[in-house]
Amino acid sequence: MTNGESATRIQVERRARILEAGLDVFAAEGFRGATVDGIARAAGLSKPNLLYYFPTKEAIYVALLGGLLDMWLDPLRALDPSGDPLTEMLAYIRRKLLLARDFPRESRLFAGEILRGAPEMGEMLSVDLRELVDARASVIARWMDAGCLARSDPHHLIFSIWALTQHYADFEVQVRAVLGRARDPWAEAEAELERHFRRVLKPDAPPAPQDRP
Amino acid sequence: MTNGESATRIQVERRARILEAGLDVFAAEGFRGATVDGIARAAGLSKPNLLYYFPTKEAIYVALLGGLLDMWLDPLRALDPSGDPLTEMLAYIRRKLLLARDFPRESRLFAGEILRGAPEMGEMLSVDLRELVDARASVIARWMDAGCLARSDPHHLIFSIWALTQHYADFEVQVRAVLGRARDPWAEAEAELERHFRRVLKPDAPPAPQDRP
DNA sequence: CGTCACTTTGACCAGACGGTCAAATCCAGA
DNA sequence: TCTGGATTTGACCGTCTGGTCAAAGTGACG
Repeated sequence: MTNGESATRIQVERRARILEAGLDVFAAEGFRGATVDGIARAAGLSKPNLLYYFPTKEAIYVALLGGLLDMWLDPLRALDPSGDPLTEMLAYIRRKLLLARDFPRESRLFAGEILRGAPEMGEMLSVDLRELVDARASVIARWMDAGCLARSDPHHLIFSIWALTQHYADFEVQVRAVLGRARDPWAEAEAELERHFRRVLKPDAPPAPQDRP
Repeated sequence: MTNGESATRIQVERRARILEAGLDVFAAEGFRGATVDGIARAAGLSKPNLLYYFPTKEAIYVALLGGLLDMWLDPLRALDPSGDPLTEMLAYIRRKLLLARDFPRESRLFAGEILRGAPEMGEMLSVDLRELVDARASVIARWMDAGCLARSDPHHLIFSIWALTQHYADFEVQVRAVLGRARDPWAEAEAELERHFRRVLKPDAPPAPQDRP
């Protein structure tokens, strides 16, 4: 198997294992708190061996972040401008919540990066993220203009969706501490968020002024 | 000035300076990222001198957290069970948002601690925090029963308030990246949050069935 | 002025950490 | 079986970090 230009089967497998381990450790300890030794141990490799696949600790971190933003924005990207507005929005909210539920490590890694001021992500945020959000915000604005959704600022509406969904992943300890052991945060969140956003999104005055003769 | 039992004027002043500096550094770099030297420099002291006032780095951190939770819960504590429900809730939301706006370092410090699983705060969360939230949640539940507020789960309603208000402080870089430089996140947030929660809180059916003869 | 508790500091230490390197091991293909 | 690149590793290095310590400085009060 002469290596034409890129990865050996082992390289592919090892890199994946390292990223998986890195996600675990970075999400739990943060960038500064994570140690190369710790990641290597979690990946079942020796430290020098890990450094054979990624030159630095930072390289692992940025590799993770790179793949992350895409995944994180997928639900928003999937918002269909030609669908039914309320259905589309509620589906987006649900997708986002399930993403946070099923990938809490990714959510926390992302949150940690932003909390620290996004030193490794600044560019992505103000370019890729902003473009996508602006595009979707204008779709939402159109829906509001058409009277299909209650009027509000689309950007802040999106923020509210992010804030609420990620809260359950990023602040899970707090949520659990408050709710106690008997309750199921995620199941409740799913129901409550739908109720919450139905209220927020439902247009208040039905846009039919002349059907009461 | 023989020291009867507690602090010298210098001790008071130095401890305060150290906590202030610690807040700065911990909020920006996280617990692991912060260095004793860094905090000492920010406080204008030498490292051993700082360690003369606080025995360890952790001691500074927990001292900060201790004072923090109280401050952080004040707006919720101030919720008046005998006030007008909608007014009280909107006032609470506004207080919480202004707190996040005026004390973003505190907000981020808190967020970082929770993100990491609240290793130094577990107790406080599941005791003090939980008690207060349970108490206020039952007040809110009573308001809902009386038809003064739309029905929903009070705990999750509180979560939604926390999530939305703190989002603007903790994820400020992201918010700014998306909104661009021309817009003022905090001013907009104030207006949007009021609109948002008016919708969420306003009871849907006015509880007066017999005043249309 | 002398005392004594309070305060400050330079020098130092042990451990942890990110990263390097040369040597060893593995393994697919000839 | 031999070969050469891919892979793995133990030993090592310089730096950083949390924390210690003995000694020096400071100032209020007798």
